[in-house]
Amino acid sequence: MRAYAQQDHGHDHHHDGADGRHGCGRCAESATERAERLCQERGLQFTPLRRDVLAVVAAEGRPLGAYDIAERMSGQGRRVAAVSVYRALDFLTEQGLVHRISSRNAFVSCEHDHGDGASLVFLICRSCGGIDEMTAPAVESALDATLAQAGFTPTSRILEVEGECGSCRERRRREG
Amino acid sequence: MRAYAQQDHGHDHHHDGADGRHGCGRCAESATERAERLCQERGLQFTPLRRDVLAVVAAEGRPLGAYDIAERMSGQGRRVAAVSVYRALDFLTEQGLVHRISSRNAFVSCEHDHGDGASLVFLICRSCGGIDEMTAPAVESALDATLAQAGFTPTSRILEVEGECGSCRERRRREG
DNA sequence: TCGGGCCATGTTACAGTGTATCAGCCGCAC
DNA sequence: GTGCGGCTGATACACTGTAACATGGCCCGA
Repeated sequence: MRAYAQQDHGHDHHHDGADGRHGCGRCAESATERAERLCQERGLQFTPLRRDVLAVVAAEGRPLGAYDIAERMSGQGRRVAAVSVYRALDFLTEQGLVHRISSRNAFVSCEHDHGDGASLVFLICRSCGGIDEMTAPAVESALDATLAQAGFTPTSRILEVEGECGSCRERRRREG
Repeated sequence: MRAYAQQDHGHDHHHDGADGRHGCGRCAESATERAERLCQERGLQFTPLRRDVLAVVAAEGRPLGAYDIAERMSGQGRRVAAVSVYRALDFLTEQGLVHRISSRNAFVSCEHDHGDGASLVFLICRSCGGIDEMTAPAVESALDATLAQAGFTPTSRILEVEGECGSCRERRRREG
């Protein structure tokens, strides 16, 4: 996974070990840095809570539930309630820093600098649990044409595909 | 809504009153008849519970939650637990008689005789709560091409669009 | 400086969604 | 009859999400 991301995010690694995803400090770091800059530009507060939630999600590289996030952030005297996580996620989602995966009730960090209106396609691998997002202009225009013909005015689009990613397919083929 | 359904379901009516959807006996009837036939063909049991769940969903014409369905089926001495509804919905979903709307955690009856592999687009109106499903071959082929390029093997696709349907848009324009 | 408004967060409670598990029933094949 | 598998009932529980209220910090105008 991620090997086929249309827009790579700087360092070339794959999160597709047999164990699923691993925490990646570099992903988390670049994500928070980008978010910090973006919030500053927009005059919004990038609070520690929001930063930490984003860092956890970004480090994971696969969809995480709000309660999982809360759990990861808690410990060592700190207790983060799921409500707080939800609020932070609301904020991050509004700012396009995090995306919600409806089919999983989970969240992933957005690693693309796509425009506001862009509709994304999420590719979720059933085998490794990894996820990738990509823009697909051809799909988008075809969909827009279909909607226009139907007289429907869209405000948001959800496009999630489940299946098997290239890496897993390859591995399965090799291993039998 | 439904005015633009690509494949009509027999009688020409719209479920878009100002009050949202109404129960439609004819929708329910045709849906259960079709389901009965289909189950017979496939050698599956179309039990009373499954029939009733389908009838409730079909009569509604908009996404219904499992607990809503259970509530509607209960009363007058009969009590249907949500678990039973879920099981029936699992069955109906597997048979393609009902679709799950991920973004709403709700279910709608399928009124089309589309093939097994067809991927559907769901149009959900924020104003009237109505929903329509349509096949969109152009979208599908564009998506397939994109996935193939990414090396991703899809097993299921979710395509849900929120917005305003033609009827609501027209009404809003008229009423100011 | 004081007060008020706004925002972010904490806290509790609760509503809504979904699954695991066990038990009973029924039809059917052996 | 006996066993088996599929369907349903029932309870309990896990997971997901929101409402409501309280607190503390910050800025801003009086």
